[in-house]
Amino acid sequence: MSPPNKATAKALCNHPEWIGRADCRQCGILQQVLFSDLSEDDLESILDGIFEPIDQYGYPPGTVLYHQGGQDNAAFTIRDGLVKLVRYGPDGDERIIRLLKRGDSMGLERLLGDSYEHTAIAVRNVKVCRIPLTVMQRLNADKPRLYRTLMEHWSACLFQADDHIMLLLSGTVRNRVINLIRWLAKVEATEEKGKVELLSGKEMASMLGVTIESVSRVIADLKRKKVLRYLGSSLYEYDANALNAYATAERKAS
Amino acid sequence: MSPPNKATAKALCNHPEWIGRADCRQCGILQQVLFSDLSEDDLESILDGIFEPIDQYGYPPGTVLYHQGGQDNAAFTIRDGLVKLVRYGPDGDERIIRLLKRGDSMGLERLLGDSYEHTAIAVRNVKVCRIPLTVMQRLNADKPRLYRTLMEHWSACLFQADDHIMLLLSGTVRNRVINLIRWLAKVEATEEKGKVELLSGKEMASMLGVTIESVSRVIADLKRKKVLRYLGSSLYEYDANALNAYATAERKAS
DNA sequence: CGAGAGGTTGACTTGCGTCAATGAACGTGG
DNA sequence: CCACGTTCATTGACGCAAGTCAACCTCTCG
Repeated sequence: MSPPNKATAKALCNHPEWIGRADCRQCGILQQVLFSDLSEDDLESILDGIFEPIDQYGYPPGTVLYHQGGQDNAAFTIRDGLVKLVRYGPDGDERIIRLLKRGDSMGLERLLGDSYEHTAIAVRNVKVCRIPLTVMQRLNADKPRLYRTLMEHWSACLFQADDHIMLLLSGTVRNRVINLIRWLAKVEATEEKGKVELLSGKEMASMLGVTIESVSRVIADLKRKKVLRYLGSSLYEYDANALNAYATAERKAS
Repeated sequence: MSPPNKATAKALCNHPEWIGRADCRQCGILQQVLFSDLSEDDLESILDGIFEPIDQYGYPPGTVLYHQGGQDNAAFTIRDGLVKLVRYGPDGDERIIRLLKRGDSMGLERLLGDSYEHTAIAVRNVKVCRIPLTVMQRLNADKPRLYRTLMEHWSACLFQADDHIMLLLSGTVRNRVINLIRWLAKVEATEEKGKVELLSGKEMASMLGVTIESVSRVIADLKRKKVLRYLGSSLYEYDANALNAYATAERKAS
């Protein structure tokens, strides 16, 4: 439970790091997550009674949280970071279906089916709460009100899927990339406005359904046009106005 | 309530046609729809107590069932036909986000938000049950079990959205069209196997994110290769084996 | 009969995928 | 500390799939 030093952290790379027992009563993002609709008393009485604990974990980028078809008996809430849900095509090529951010849930399909629908992989350093299915089921049985929050999470996923189709899978590569950047800029609660941390080329390509090279060319072009400025370690400073302008104006002279 | 003659039907074009009060106890597709998890007694007692009725309606192709942003206080279950959920891009171009079939629900987002997320338009002749929100809410409050079915509907939508991304918005136009045809063939409970009723070119194009011309060329080619045979009024006979073969084999000599 | 909508086809253009070479960043082992 | 391999980003040359533009056809409906 004591924080590991740097050497230890390195050794743990690609292994889950247990952070601590979750204290849902003190949860900083409680408003956004699964139990937001329960009163403090409800929560108290339930959390005291359960036998499977809700634990927090941290994972470095690239860690697989669960596999498509896997049967771990848990759903997850993201406390921090970014997680990609992927599927694999016939050739084994990875396709990013959804990108989840702080406050989103994943693995809820285990409440209904007997395995996960996607493979979940950490994109950044990620902190999650692992919620055993038994807890979910128990809560659902005792406090039907919780279902409303669950529905809201389903609906949010669906909404993102729709946006994905409209914004990230339509039009020219240029527009897709720009829309993705805008999405990332919106999602990331970076300290300062005007900065985004982009994904790897491969990841962006696999989100947008285009090639790595095409993405790279667009980014290079945006840099040349001073819409983006590279700050190091995939962090960029961006000109929001120019970005929005490009997103709407389809054609643009060099 | 008596069936209208042809002239009347014509006059009703683009207007809802009331079919009758729904008798949920006798519903032929009960297993698939929203109330499938309730016992007969539950259903009985609830349906007797409600003051807003569940009505059935029929609509001809092209009818708008509800508008994006609209606030009608109802959700719908599709008893027969095909409904497209669309959104409009900045240029007013229509994009099909989802295609709903018999047993699917639409408008469930009204349980959570204050307006519809899409515009719903009948693609074929459609029969729906209109379920007032008050009924849904009342049922949810009385019979929390119903929530499970609701979750299953959300999850099914999400699943379709994911498939949409993987199968209909990835790869060559050729593959997209073929995957769409296979989806339609699977969904349509046509009397005889081996026949599909395709959508209009515009509709297929707007589902697949490609141009009408491209779709037309692929279909023409499939006809030339005897994979499809036109039977009239957008009904086709298809060679399932050839279709599956083409779907996997990416490149094909002429 | 004419008007309009939707489908088909051809010629042309182009955006983007493919292939390949090069360079930058990083980790590993000698 | 440097040499090396690996992975990822960048850039150019090339070709093709698909978009664009336009003509023409069919079918329906008034």
